[in-house]
Amino acid sequence: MFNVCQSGRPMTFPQLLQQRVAAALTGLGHTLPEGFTAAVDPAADPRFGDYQTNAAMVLAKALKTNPRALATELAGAIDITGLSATPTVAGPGFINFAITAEALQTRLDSLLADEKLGIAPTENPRTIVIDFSAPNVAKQMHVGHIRSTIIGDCLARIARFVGHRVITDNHIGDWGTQFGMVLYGWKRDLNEAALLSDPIRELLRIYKAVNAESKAQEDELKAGDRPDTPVRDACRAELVKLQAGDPENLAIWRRCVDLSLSGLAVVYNKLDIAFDHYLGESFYNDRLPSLVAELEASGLARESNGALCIFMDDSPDAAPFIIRKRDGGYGYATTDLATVEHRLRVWQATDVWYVVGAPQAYHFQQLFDATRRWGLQGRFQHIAFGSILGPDGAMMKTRSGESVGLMEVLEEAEERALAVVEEKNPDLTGDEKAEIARAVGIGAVKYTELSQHRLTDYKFSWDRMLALQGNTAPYLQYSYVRTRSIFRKLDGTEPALAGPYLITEDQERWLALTLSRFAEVVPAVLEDFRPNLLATYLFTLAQAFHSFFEACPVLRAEGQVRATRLALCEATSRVLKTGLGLMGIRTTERM
RNA sequence: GGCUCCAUAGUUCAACGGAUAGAACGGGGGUUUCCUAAACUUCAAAUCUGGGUUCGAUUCCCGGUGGAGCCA
Repeated sequence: MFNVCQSGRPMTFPQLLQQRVAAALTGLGHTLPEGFTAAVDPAADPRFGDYQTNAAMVLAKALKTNPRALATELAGAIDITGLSATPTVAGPGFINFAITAEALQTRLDSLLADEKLGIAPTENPRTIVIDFSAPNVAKQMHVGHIRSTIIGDCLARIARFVGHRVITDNHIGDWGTQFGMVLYGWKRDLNEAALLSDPIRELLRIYKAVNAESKAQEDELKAGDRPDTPVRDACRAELVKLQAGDPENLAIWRRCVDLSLSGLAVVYNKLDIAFDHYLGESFYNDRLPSLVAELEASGLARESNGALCIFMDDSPDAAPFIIRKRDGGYGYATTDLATVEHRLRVWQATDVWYVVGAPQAYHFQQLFDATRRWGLQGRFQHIAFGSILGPDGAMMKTRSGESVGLMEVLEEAEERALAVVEEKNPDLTGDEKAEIARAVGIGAVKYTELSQHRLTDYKFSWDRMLALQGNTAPYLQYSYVRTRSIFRKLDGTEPALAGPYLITEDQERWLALTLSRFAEVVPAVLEDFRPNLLATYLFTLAQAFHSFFEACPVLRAEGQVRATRLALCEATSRVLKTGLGLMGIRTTERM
């Protein structure tokens, strides 16, 4: 009945409708303008119908005819057999479609038979390296890292789900200038006992102490109260020794990295996030001198004010990409070039996605420009996101230490969730409560990030980050729990799923339609890297389910009505679990 | 100084150039002998400002105002 795609799955309702609208236009003898597609979208308001097209209005403009008349003519010519009720024309020339109950019933059946829930694998599979999280060694992961980590993980899961080959790479900051300070502080006043009991905290203490001292001296220098900055100079000296391969400094550095990685593992474990690779900055050290030499020899880079620079192709007056500093050192620019080279040549990536904050936009513009002119081919994406602001509305500064630790947020999230479980469901076992608290607490934090537009800046707030009411993960998780609860109550002898189905009630209809839209939404997330589309969709689905649940008794119904409602519950259950899973959020059977 | 991003109910967020701008929280009303009330239902409440393009602008363009960021 429905046209199918390559994988044998039925096309989505908008795809089918679009096909038929296009066929009708051709049948009417209209020559379509270049680039015209008969786009079909969900209707703005359910009162108008389920889907709408404004093709007649767009086309009427190009053909200089009356849109309303064209819409009427077109509506009459569309073959909607097995798909929609007779299309209606409304407003200036919208054509509205109402999917028939039969089509929804058939769709429900195919959804339940498909482990991918209607999502066709991409026809153009790519090899995508996703660069996200990227914390710095010897520093604490704070809330500022949360967006990259959670958004990156979600995009990786979705890209895999739709059939891309995905390589996740945590580009750890393990070779930055902060090591000068850490080394200096380590040698001067490391507390071994403290290092053993809480390594990250001790490293952070050293770093902060040295940083504060160095900064104070710099301020005094500026104010003319002091002729030199001995701490800063000593730190630089330590850094130079490290980079020159000094065995003692290398050993300390190695230990710092190892300690930090084990600290990070705890956080990632709590977050349920794993990486295929942890190739930090240091991995590329050996490549940097030859890379710079190549770029210089090829003429792409040239000297300017003692530094070796790549100037932007299209705007040569703009700030250049500095690949070797005046003092001979290498910065992020050089490391990033070596990194992208590795990803393209060794991993054979076709795409590289960088999930990094919006302030880095210019850096990536430079990086992509330089990479292309170097001759490396690939699709590069800076997937930017907005900043988490402090209470004053300005960005939180790591160095001043005012930002909140990520682990602290996750632990508080679990505690708050646990308190709610204790209150709502005291009879559960301790293990169950802990499992629920984890799913709900961590889920709430992830959902907060994923449910809003990634470019939005927001002020950090505990209550916002850890909210458990309203448009939050637990609302969705609770819908899932309700579906599972119904199936626990079946006696075990009756088949849970048995068509043919019969949809009659409004709430059933709306739920079935919403379920079918999962296949429309998931691929759309990757069009503009917008996880909030999936979050919004799942929230709509949960709302549809709760309304259905209140209005349509399942277990007290009989025959075909009961079978249909069970099928709707099962489909909701699977879509919610899968959809939440794509966001890295767990579900539990009870809560 | 140059460039980039942002501005929507009291608050926090949505809205491929489409119809009467949609939610959540908070506020007001209602729903529990019935599959988990972490739920449902209902009411009030918003596009910073001035132009432009368009049949149609929260969305695109230009100028203000206000906020954030990047670069030197």
